[in-house]
Amino acid sequence: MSTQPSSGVVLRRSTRALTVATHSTEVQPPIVPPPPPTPKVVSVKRKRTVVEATEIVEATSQVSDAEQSPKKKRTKKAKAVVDTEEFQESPSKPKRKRQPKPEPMYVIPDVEKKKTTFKGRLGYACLNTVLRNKKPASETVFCSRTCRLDSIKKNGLDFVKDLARKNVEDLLTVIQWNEDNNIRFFRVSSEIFPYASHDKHGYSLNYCSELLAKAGALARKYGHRLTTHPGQFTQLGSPKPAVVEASRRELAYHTEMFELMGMGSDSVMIIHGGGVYDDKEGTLKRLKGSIKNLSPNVRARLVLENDEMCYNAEDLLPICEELDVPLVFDYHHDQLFPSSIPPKTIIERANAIWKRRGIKPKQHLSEPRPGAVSLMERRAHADRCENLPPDLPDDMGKEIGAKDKEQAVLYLHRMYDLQPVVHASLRPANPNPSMRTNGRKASPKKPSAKAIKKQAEKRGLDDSDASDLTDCPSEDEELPVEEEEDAGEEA
DNA sequence: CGTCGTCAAGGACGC
DNA sequence: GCGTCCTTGACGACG
Repeated sequence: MSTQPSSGVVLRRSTRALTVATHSTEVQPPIVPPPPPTPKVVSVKRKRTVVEATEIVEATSQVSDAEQSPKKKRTKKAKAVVDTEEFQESPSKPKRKRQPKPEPMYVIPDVEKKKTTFKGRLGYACLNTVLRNKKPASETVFCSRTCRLDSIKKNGLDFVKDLARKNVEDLLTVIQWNEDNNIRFFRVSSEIFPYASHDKHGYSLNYCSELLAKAGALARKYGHRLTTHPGQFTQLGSPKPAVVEASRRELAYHTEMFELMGMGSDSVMIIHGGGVYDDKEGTLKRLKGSIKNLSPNVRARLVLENDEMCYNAEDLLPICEELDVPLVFDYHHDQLFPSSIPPKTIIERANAIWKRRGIKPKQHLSEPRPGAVSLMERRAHADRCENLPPDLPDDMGKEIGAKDKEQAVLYLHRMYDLQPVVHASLRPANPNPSMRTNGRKASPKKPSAKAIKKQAEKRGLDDSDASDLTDCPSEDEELPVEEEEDAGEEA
């Protein structure tokens, strides 16, 4: 288990992952994109032909493209083309077809102008939709590549470490994009180093120290603030020691990342209070104990945030004040699960802690989708935010939680005239956002794969049918469970 | 390239 | 107790 024998053979499965991974590693270091206000960020890594550099740029040129450019595409595609259209198979033939596909012309409506006294910075979380959606797929830029445990078992630990390296390489691109677009506050995905805190497949980030240092240097050069938000599995108040230990590892890995990046004390890690376990007081005590037990460098970056289900700001403030742990105030969560204390007071008390600690304050802002009624619906983030709250201190960092990510920030920048925006970076809002919280939910489906799996496990253990089950000796769990990750997410 | 079921980890809630 | 949801995203098998 630990250290899977990384079989020498790299099974190439999933062409997709593969391409990504490979590109990443063997291509020359992408790194720092071009100059400043370049809207089109033509990307960096490209290894095959040159061709598309142009197409990305504008929609207009397309027309004659086909005939005039003999050079055409990458082998793979060319081949595909040939396959499908055999009839015109002439050797000398400069194959046409494969139109690069026009970059859509975006129509960006004007925004309503609003006023604010806010002078702080707005940021977003984890994912940049412009970079993520670059086409072709080999051009995409994002920092949350991951894989399945099976892939680690098959391909070895280096497989996942390479994915993470690519994530960090892309982080450089994202930071540069943010700078070019006047966004200087960003939450790094908690999945940037997948499985780094896993008990069996965890790994140190040292192998990546050079690249991390480079990313950190770039962020500091531009004065960007980077934060992170470990996921919902981080449960410092759990009565189960193993869960608390896993949470501690998770926090330690995020701390290690920021340290290798050379980030200062403003680079904090935000977590929620976690579950209640039918005993809020007792849990808060455990939470407090766990925080006290954290190593000083981890604790130095720890920050709590009110959530919408279990611990509101009022629940957390006493702990925060006693232990000097800053509180990120989330407006949306506070609406769903209000404190008896008014927001204004909460914010004042929270700001006092931030100030005492010498860390720039931070808040989360998001809005429920328009028309949301049920609690579930109201929990989901709207695509964008329409309003900034009043009376914000100038040094406040506001992370905007919205489906449209950086677009939501640019939208606010425009409405409130907070920062100049690069027009080419703008994308139109979805005219009719759906209410469903997310994709597949009501699928009729069969019994549920997990239920089946669970049963199977159970059965396996009982029968002790030797068929397979090589491992899983003891640690079964009380309540398996699974579900997703957060991709960093959260409010 | 698109579609779709599933995915490390906890836990709350509806039924 | 089981199924479903979690601020949402990505993998990876398959067509």
